[in-house]
Amino acid sequence: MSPTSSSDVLIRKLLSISDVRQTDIDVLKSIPIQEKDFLANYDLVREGDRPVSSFVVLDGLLGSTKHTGDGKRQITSFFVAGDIPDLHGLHLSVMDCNFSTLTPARMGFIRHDALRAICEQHPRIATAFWRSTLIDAAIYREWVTNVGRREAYTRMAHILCELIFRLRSVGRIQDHVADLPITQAALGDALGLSTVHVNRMLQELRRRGLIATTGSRVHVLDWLGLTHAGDFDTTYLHQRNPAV
Amino acid sequence: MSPTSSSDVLIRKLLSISDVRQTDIDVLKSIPIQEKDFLANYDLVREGDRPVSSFVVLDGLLGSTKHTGDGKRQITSFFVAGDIPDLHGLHLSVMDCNFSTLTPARMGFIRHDALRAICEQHPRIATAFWRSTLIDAAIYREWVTNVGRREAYTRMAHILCELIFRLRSVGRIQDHVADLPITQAALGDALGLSTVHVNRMLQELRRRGLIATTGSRVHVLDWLGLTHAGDFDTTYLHQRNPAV
DNA sequence: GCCACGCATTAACCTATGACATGGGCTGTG
DNA sequence: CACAGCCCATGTCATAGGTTAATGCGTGGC
Repeated sequence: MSPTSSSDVLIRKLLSISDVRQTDIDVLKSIPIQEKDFLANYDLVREGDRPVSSFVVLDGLLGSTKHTGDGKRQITSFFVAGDIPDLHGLHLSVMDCNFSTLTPARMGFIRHDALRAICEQHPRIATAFWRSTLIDAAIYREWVTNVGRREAYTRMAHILCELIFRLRSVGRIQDHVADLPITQAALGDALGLSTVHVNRMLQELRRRGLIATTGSRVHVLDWLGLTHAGDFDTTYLHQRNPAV
Repeated sequence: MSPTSSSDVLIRKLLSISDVRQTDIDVLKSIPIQEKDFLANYDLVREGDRPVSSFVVLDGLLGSTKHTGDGKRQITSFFVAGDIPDLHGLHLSVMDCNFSTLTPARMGFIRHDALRAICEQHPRIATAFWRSTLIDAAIYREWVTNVGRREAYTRMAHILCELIFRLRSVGRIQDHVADLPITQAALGDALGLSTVHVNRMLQELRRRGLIATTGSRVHVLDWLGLTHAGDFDTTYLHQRNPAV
């Protein structure tokens, strides 16, 4: 269906963060992956679940979310094509967060027993997976900082930088234009802001000529300006082979 | 010096989160650990460093911290006795955060090459370490939620619950009293609040009879009330063997 | 072609929290 | 003892961001 197979998406991701060799790639290609499509706003996994498989994002945008006692939602991280959001489920039996689609999305499911078997026999792949979960953690750290200590405007710019950088590094951006059918409410849940204030901040970014939007397309007019506005430094993303 | 050796602190921690066996314990006991004391407010590791060893907290309180471009500090997580804060350094060569003592503290340093060798030869220990980093990530997720979507009062109560729960699970609490010589400024940096507001919220907690403080000692008067006030649920800490 | 619905936008108003300034109480030190 | 350095406490004022509600707009269903 898609021009690249689901293993290719996964392999491309692991290559971009880790040193996997040809033999590992062959192993990865042999993993059985079951593809499935979802609408936006669907909970793939819920807090308290004990899943028996993980999934790789093949297309679309996913969020790890949590809910407070009084029902407010916080998105704690985004996941784009190639990411394996709930890889931690492999070693943490009970889920402590939900994974919800933020846009229509396609996932590839991989059974935990298959993953465990591969990790046991191919330590380099195990390390690559471990490293993937460590990068997730680094992103969470950055988000704590973003939400805790940056002002709304900076926060908004920062999250856009992260999203765009990550989409670009998996080849999902053409000519500085990203297709991001994400609602302002979802952005608010990621930033700890109200939708109204998200709207205000987006307007400010447009007014200052950093971005333009047409429908769900976000056009970055001034990448350098956006990174400055967002206090954005890519270190925390731990991209190893950005050329891939 | 201390009644327990530095390996014991580490082993106790791994037992509390994972299934390590006697043979693993023997291996862990043989790891060379170099102990060292630090004053409060000392940076053990800085953003950009490429450390060659990790460390286990033997005593005191540590924080993983980040700084925004305009110099504000965010503490993204606490670490108590038994925790290995920068274990991720094993697979992420460049540090994306600092690790600073928040109280006087004692650390035990373990060289990365020693850790790597052990992980290769003892997959169950490797899994335990991986699991430890996954729990750190779960805590980061909770903190994003705490800072992003909870009000100052709830946030304050939540962080106290977490700290006290974690201290208790490593036996550092007697009779509901915790010795926490942490400044209100540091609490503010953890909560994304000003010190003034931290002070207000602590007073509110005292006024409502949930806690009492004498000097650096925090006395929990009403644990259940505090967990309710803090919207606190222990799931995200993934404690496996709480009895240990 | 009309309606319903979800989403973006705007405006008016309100409040939780920040900023700043001050005083007071420890603790270590010369 | 006097002094300096911290840290906690308190009051006042300022504001970033929340809340609510109304409007409009595009899209898909019928």
